[in-house]
Amino acid sequence: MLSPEHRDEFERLFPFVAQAGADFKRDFYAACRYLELPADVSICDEGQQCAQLALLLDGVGRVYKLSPAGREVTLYRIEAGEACVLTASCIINGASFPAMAVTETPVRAIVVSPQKVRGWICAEAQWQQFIFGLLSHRLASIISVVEEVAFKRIDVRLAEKFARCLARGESSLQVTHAELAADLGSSREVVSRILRDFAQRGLIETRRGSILLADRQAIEQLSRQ
Amino acid sequence: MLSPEHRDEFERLFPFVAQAGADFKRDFYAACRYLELPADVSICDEGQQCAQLALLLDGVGRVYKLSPAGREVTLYRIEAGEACVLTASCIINGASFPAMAVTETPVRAIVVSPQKVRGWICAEAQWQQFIFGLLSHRLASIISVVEEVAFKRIDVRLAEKFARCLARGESSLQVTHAELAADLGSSREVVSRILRDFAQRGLIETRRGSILLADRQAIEQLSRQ
DNA sequence: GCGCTTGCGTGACTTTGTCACTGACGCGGC
DNA sequence: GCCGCGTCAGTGACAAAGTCACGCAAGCGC
Repeated sequence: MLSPEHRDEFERLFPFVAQAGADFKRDFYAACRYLELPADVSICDEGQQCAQLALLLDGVGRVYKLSPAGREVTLYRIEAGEACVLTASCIINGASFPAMAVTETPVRAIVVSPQKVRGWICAEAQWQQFIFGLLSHRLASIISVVEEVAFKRIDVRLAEKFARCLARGESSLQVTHAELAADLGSSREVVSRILRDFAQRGLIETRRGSILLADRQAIEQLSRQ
Repeated sequence: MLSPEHRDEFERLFPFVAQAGADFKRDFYAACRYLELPADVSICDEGQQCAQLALLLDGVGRVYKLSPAGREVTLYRIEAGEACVLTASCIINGASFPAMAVTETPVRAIVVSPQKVRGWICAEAQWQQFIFGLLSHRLASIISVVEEVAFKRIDVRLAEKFARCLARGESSLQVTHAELAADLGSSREVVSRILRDFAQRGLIETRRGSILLADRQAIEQLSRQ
């Protein structure tokens, strides 16, 4: 059962509930739970069954693949107003989770049981639309991950990442080289070498655990290949 | 409107229609069309709107990404009893097709208009389930493509491909090195080098345009990394 | 200050991708 | 038969990326 404050916050981020009928709304709020998680905790591991579907109010989750050798690629991130599609997908076809999920920041979320997720898909048009949108958008986003990994050079992908930060108005980022490598599906040494290059060419300045984006022009140019 | 023979064939491959109500069945068969395509024709190009959803009766389609430099990775194949999810996904959220699709063999299919695809999702539980299954299975399959491309060595991926052929009882395959490269998202020269290696070690014999799988044991061992 | 952990730099080597060629095979036309 | 041409495959040289095995140093707790 959800408190009124959480309901308001939730409906701002997930308008589909407000648009649904009163019956569904009552049922929905009766069935879901509020949850808080600290940063850097595991949400779901490879091979597990999904215990619940989380709709994020706040914070960032990261879903990634882990290789036997210990390398990573992030498949996608989940932010406020989104839900983890892979969880939804697993719940729908009863499969086990094919990746890893962790919180990157503290996370506040509304969680729903697998039974309800499945039940509402059959019964509620708004919920159905919501889940469909989730699946089909994520499909497209993961295809672009394939494209990046298969075709693009790592320096360009790093520059793209920096350019996205600049576009959000951030002129530095608090990440280690190892975290960048895990994000791109590369290795720490390769990222370090490219960043040293960037720094020598004046694109960035590196600090322990953070990177200053110095030359906006050059970064954006490189990010366009 | 669909002929009775095609209906029977269709229902064997797509049982969800038979399980749906009589109204839907009538509507469905009235609305869909039978289609034949030769091998190696383009079905949909990057950026196009999807004109229809195809449910395959026979043959194989390939959906792949093409890089500006001309390299390819295949995202997935569609065979009898399946439909192209990306098409479904694009139709659902009105997006343009983010990849390329071609027929690899002659293809026979039943096609449905985008309007009907969308309409039935709201109205018909069986159709809904079918499309959901499509989306969520494909999501998982594309994630495994990311995994392969990001983590696995090309010799292992080639061996996996050969092992899958062996598992189907095929002891040779009719492909060029360039086709293998396009499939894996690599380049022809790399594939050629590795195949020369395989041949020297006795795993395969190479002919112009085909490959004989000679040492089953060794191929299967390598395919397990 | 001492020891630890974490983050980063480096050199040597392997694997993969790219470029620019070359040769070799197979088919149709003459 | 043999010529020409398109397709397929091999090669050497080099660039980019991944791996391995280090070493060093900045920050933290004690």
